[in-house]
Amino acid sequence: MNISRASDYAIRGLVYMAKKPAGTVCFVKDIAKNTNSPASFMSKIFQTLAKSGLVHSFIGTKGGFTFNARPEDITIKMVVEIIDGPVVLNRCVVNKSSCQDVGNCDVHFMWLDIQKMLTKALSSYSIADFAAYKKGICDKKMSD
Amino acid sequence: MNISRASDYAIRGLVYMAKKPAGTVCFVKDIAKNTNSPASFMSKIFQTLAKSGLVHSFIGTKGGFTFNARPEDITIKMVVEIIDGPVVLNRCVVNKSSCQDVGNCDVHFMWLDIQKMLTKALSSYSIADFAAYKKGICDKKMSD
DNA sequence: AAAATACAAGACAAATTTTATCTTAATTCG
DNA sequence: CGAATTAAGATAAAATTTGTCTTGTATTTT
Repeated sequence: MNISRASDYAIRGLVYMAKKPAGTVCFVKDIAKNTNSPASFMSKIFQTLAKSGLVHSFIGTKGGFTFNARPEDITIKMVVEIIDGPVVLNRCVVNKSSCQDVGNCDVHFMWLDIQKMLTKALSSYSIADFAAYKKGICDKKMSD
Repeated sequence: MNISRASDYAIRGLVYMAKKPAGTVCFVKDIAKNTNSPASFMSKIFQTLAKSGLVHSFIGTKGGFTFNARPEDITIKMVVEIIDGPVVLNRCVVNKSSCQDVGNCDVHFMWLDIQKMLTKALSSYSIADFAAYKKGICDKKMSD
């Protein structure tokens, strides 16, 4: 019951980028170094992020990655789902009606409900929030 | 980002038990058959549940498992944590203050907050809820 | 007492997923 | 051209999950 290391790296990488002036082109090498992650792995991860359209990649000597969306529009849920795949708490709850025997399955609707709460939580924070946050400085109201 | 098959089996097994009259002693063999799970695996799972004190085990000819707590007092979070271990969304959020560099870490407090919402969701349902639920019959108000 | 039944415990193993690494391209800049 | 950087995909090591199997222990029945 956790996000993968890859998602953690992805978020840390995006947060690192979000702290730079908008439009800054970042090298994977730098992103990796500043997030304590293996460069080759981070490279793979950013490839996936680029393919999803979240960031833009530039090949070549002055290449690198930039945001393709505003950091405040990129939710944690989006990143996690791009890297780890859809958030599905239990195999019987792929989406609203994919359980083999919905209506007969004891646990389907409960998991669906719990899953909704989780995705809501994951959607409540953006990369910008993560980038801006320092204890006591963040204006975001944390849940009680 | 999901619970393990083992936790799914555990919950289904407990829900099966919860539908029987209180105090009924159940065999792993029956529990497994009625939840479409491998008996030997379910046996392992119930061993763990017994060790945790959630259920009571009896050895011998008339042996089996009974609840050691009321199904309405057993939350989904309890079961998941017994089987899968503590719910920790990200490695830097083991508990309130275990991140290596809290205060310096960009993501610690955000994940802590998201994790709180998840554990709250997991605590909002009990085995009794799962056992009682049928679409439209459950009196539990689902989240919107 | 012996036999049958059911859980306990732990070793073992197969399958899957995660976490990478490496190599070979393709592209861009100077 | 040559250096720098990402793209893509094959490969592989490590960890986790998902089981199985065997042996032992306790209980009940005969």
